[in-house]
Amino acid sequence: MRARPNVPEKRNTIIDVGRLAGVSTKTVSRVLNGEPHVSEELRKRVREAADQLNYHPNVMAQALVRRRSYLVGLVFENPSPSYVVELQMGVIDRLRGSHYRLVVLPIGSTVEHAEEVVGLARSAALDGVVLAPPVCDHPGVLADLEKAGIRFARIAPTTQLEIAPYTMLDEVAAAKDAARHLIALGHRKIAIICGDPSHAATSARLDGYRIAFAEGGLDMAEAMIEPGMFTFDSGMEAGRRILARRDRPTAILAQNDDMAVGALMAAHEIGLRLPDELSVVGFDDSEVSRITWPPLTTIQQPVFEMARAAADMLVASLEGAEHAEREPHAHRLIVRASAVRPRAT
Amino acid sequence: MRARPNVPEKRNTIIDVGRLAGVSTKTVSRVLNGEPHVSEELRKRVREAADQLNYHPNVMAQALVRRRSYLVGLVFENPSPSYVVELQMGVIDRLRGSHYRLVVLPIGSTVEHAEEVVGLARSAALDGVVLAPPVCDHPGVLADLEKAGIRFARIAPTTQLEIAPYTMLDEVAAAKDAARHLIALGHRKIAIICGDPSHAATSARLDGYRIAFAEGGLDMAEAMIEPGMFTFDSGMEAGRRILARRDRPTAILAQNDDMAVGALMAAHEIGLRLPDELSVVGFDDSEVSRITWPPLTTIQQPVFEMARAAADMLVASLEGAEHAEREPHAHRLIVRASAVRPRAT
DNA sequence: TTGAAAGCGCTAACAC
DNA sequence: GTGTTAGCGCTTTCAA
Repeated sequence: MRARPNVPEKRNTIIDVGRLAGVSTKTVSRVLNGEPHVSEELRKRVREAADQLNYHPNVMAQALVRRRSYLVGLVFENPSPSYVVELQMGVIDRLRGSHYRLVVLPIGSTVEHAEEVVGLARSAALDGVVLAPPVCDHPGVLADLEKAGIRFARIAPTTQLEIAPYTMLDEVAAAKDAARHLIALGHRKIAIICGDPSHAATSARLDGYRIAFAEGGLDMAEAMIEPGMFTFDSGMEAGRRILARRDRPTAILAQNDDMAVGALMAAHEIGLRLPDELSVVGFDDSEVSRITWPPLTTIQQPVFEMARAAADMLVASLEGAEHAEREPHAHRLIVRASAVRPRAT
Repeated sequence: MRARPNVPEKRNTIIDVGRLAGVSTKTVSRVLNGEPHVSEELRKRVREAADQLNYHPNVMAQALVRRRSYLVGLVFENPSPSYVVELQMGVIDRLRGSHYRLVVLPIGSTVEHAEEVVGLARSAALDGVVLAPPVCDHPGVLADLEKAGIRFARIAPTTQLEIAPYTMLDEVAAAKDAARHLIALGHRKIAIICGDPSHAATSARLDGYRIAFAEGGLDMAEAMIEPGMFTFDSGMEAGRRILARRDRPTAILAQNDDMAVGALMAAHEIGLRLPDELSVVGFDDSEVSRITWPPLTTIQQPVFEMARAAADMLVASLEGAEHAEREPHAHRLIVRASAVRPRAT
């Protein structure tokens, strides 16, 4: 194609509108920004002139003088597509109708390392960022953001809970509910698949399991805990290891849905009849949990709502408006078909 | 929290750098933008001064005077999270390292209707947009973008192929390959689950199936074609209808993976042994295709690569650089476990 | 090779 | 109520 640099045609400016309406630029500005102290008469003239000239304010000029870009970033590192999309949709839902736009900053794509987040936020002139787990707990990122004076709100952080607004989720209680469900069904031999050990959620969820096990008089043997990385593949491998044991457990607790689905796959591979021969409970209520066979019993995290709430806090903070410093969100056990009573032995 | 509007601390400007280095602002600008005609001596002094002051150019000021926002939008409407994330990652992969940032514009969230895309693009001061299917075929959107002088590149469009750069995918050939695979396995009674009838891909894929059926001497009976909407739920319902027929087909061709997985679910529900009693072939090679049971035989669309290529074309166009006007991308049949020879009857 | 001065399009002070 | 003026921080003539 012919090389033609991007030179948009001349757009009408506030001066053109002012000239057509026979008023000063400041008056135009006042009308367009809905400020008071303008007569109805002029208001109308300005509006008509703007319409007639198909006038649209130059956002860049506004940004320069207001010292705001109206750009908000979303920083995430999660490999699960449905989680990512939920996050984004939550933030966007809050932003729509406002002047703010969402810039996505996936760690590992846009930025190689979490440390670069701040540099990128500054060079992209972001007004603020929403941090999803686990970046929301990265001490270096938090310190740099503070130092650079970039506002942020966090989704379910677990550390430094005094520095910025955030949404809360009781991971321990949620994991406890997942484990309790299996125990209540009658399971006594339950294996666990852990998530990425560098994520705070991993140990929190393990704590929740531990409490439920203790309540139920079960022993949480080290040998029954398999490592994983929150990915489908890691879950499948952990599942294979678990199912290869001599005394196969009757149930598996996976720390997220992707790994739970991996465990299901491992069970299918060896021809187990599901859910009768193996119960599985996940965590996240992600998109995949509905579509696997059997459909996954799991814990619903209100990801959309938390993302929305975090965006709301961030915007309020940017606008200088009153806002909550922290906002609790409730989890919920979603019972589907993947967990049933153990077969009578 | 106390209401504190966003007033970032004073940042150093190009003037400060010039003062410290003892040169004019223009010289600083030249050095920082890598322009020629500056002595090494001054170059060095300016660089040091900039470092010392921790200077970062004000993107908004640059944007104003260059008449560029360095913001690129991605418009999509697809309900499948893995597809959406693939798209985004492809675009971001091209954008990283450049000045450009990605603003996400999901139709149905950011904008209610496709018609609003242009207004949003303008009010967000986007330099250009990448259009994913099916918006890339929306005549109103295309016309408005052209009129507004907003550059765009498209991913696998099917109409108005002369107006802007795009990546191509031969949907007909891809669908043909999917159908051929089932026929080669020996299937003679094959049901079809169609996608959203308003998407161009739906009829293109049906055409591909039809060609393969004709080649194989099979009759593509109207009665064997079930409507769907590209969603899991629609696929499951179509699957239920298909499996309830008196002469149950031995295989199902679904026009995307989400629907294929829905069909699998319908089969599981009635206790069919898979894949022996029912073969299923999807389309997309989306994330879910790997994790279902049985893993899905499907057609791989190079979504990431196409998104990347479209972003590349758009950026090249914005920069006035030479670029391809269209770029073909190859599909590929991914053989997994969901399609096997029909049971001997 | 370097710099002075004039904007980019808008809003904020401050007169009127 | 309304207009005048001076910037925001940068790039761009154009002259030196």
